[in-house]
Amino acid sequence: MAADDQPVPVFPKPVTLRDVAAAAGVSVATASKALNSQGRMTAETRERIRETARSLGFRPNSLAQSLLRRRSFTVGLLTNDTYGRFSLPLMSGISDALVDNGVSVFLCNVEEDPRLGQLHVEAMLDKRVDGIIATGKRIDRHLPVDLSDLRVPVIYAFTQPDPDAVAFVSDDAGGARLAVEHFCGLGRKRIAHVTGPASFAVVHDRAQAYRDVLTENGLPAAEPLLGAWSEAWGHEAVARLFDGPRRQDGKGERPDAVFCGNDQIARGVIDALRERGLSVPGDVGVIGFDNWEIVAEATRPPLTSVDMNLAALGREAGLTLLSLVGGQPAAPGIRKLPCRLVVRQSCGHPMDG
Amino acid sequence: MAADDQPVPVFPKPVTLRDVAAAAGVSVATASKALNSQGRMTAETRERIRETARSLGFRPNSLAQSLLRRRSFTVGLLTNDTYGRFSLPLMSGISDALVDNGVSVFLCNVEEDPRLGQLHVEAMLDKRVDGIIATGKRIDRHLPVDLSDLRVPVIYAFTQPDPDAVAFVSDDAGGARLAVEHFCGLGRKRIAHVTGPASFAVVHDRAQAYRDVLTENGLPAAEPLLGAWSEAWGHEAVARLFDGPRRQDGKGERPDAVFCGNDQIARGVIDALRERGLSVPGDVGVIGFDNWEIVAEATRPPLTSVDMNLAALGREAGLTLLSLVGGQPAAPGIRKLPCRLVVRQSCGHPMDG
DNA sequence: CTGAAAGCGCTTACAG
DNA sequence: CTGAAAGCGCTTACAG
Repeated sequence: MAADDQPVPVFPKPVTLRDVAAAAGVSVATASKALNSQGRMTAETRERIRETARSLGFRPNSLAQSLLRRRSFTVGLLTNDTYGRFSLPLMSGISDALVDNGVSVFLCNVEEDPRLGQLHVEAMLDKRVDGIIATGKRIDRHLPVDLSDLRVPVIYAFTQPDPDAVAFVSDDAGGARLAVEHFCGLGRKRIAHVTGPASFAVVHDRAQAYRDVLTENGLPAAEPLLGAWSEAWGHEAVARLFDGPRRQDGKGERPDAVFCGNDQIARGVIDALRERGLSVPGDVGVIGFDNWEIVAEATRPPLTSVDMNLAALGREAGLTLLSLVGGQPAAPGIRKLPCRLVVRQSCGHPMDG
Repeated sequence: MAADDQPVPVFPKPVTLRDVAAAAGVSVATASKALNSQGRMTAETRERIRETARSLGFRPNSLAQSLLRRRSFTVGLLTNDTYGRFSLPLMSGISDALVDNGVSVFLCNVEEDPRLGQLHVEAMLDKRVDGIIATGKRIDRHLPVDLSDLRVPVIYAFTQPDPDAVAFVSDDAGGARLAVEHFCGLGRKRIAHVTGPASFAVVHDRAQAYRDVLTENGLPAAEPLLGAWSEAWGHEAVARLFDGPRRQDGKGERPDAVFCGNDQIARGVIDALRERGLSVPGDVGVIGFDNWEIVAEATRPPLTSVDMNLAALGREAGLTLLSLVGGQPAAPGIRKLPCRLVVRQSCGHPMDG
């Protein structure tokens, strides 16, 4: 009993099918069939084998099974945004979809490093993943990896896809519509748009939707104010919008609503408005984007915000990958999934103007 | 050439060692040895085999290798905090450590669901992970899974460990010392502590360190103010500390420093102070905890904060797991890793008081 | 210096 | 109704 004297924990060898077969007094083949509900044998034999498997704590070695089946029930998840709040709900949705179907997920953070990306992709392929999902932190940037012509299906979610790939992204223009139409429905007339830098594609998509909705409603569209994705920019934008001299042509009136490109900008806008003695939502309604709960719920008042439904998007991506792995074809192209507006208290009730 | 007519992309079969051997005109065994620098053969043969492997794009099937080696170069990462900002740097550190050593990571979110946890652990074990790392969002709560008596080594990081396990956590008391000593060094005399709810172990650890440091410095320690981990609580705490009637015994003086239990509380404190016309750091110095950059950098002024070095902690955990997997024993117990103070502008320079 | 054999743990035709 | 054989893709003693 030397093993019992060891100071280090000793890890027991896993029990194999051979062990089960021996204990049950049958061949390995029969044992396998009994456990997999394959082949024909008396119900008693089958049950006896199962019982001994259970009592021995037998769990089949997935490695061996995968080798045979050419299917590892494993998927690779590539991201360049381990820290970000976008990839998190996304990845959570992806995992959910996959886990529910018994597949495990290799998480790989490739950052912005092509070599790291290459390394991870090769490792995943070597481990015979059934497929790969590429995610990112913005939909207009490519991951630093080449995922074309892989031996396995690939899906893109919230990142710039290869041509002819299947991809899922949020419908940012639709999300912007939701926000601006909400303001219109409430009777707001002078709706400003304060958003991020021009280098982001979504900035233009949303700005266009903003203009479209205002036009459709016969309202004047001011030029969107582009800046950083920060609270500080929210402050500065308010200074520009509210501190300038009043114009005389009637168009220079102060906004009664601000649609912000993200929740941090909105936070800055709300704080700056309060510092000027302007009431939200009384004087000015504010809507954010991203629905970053920890921010949206801490603003005073709590912030109405556009939610990109990232978890649902991830779930859809996961499910589609699975069907691809299963041999079902999927039409290539970019599918845009709808956003939703989460209404809190920063827009108030319909106005009687 | 029917395959070329298919509408669905056709995934080429991976090339096997057998293919390489055939192409090079040697046996599979020889091919294997050539590629693994094993056995003896002429340098030319070896190079020729390697060259044909390269030209065929051969990559060994890890599944087969793992089956043989009883080592999958794969590790399971358990968490109940996919959304949180604590597990992210942690996981990033863990991944880094592992990836650098060629091991891939299965990410499993078990949430608070014991059944989900059980499921994930079994799936990982079936896939023959070499080891498991359990992480969480607070160090005084157990994951909803039983990780004792597994067939593989287990490491705990930033979560409540099983007895006799090896675990890594942040040294919260040490972090609190850093903060309070920083205030003392700056000459602050009346240092308050506004923190989270009593249900968190770290609240008491840090509060005790706070008292200890003040005592060591001959300064009065006020009772720590316990509340929620929120901005709103920061506001309320400032109201309690600064709006009450002045006491006459000299002990009722307003604080000149506030050490906060997290960055959100600190944000609330700073905002509330500004609203009262009090200057930070002029009148009151403020230190936060967590060093959540997106918050710490957005406060006005930017917030000095205690960083738990979570990425480093994760890295340490990953490395230790690897050495455990490699057969090196590791002493069981909880290892506390030091925090560091990230100085920004919310404490100012030494006072001349 | 190179190859045939056995085996990792399992499954699946194929015999009996 | 059950078992022997072949094989998934690889590696490692062991012969020659």
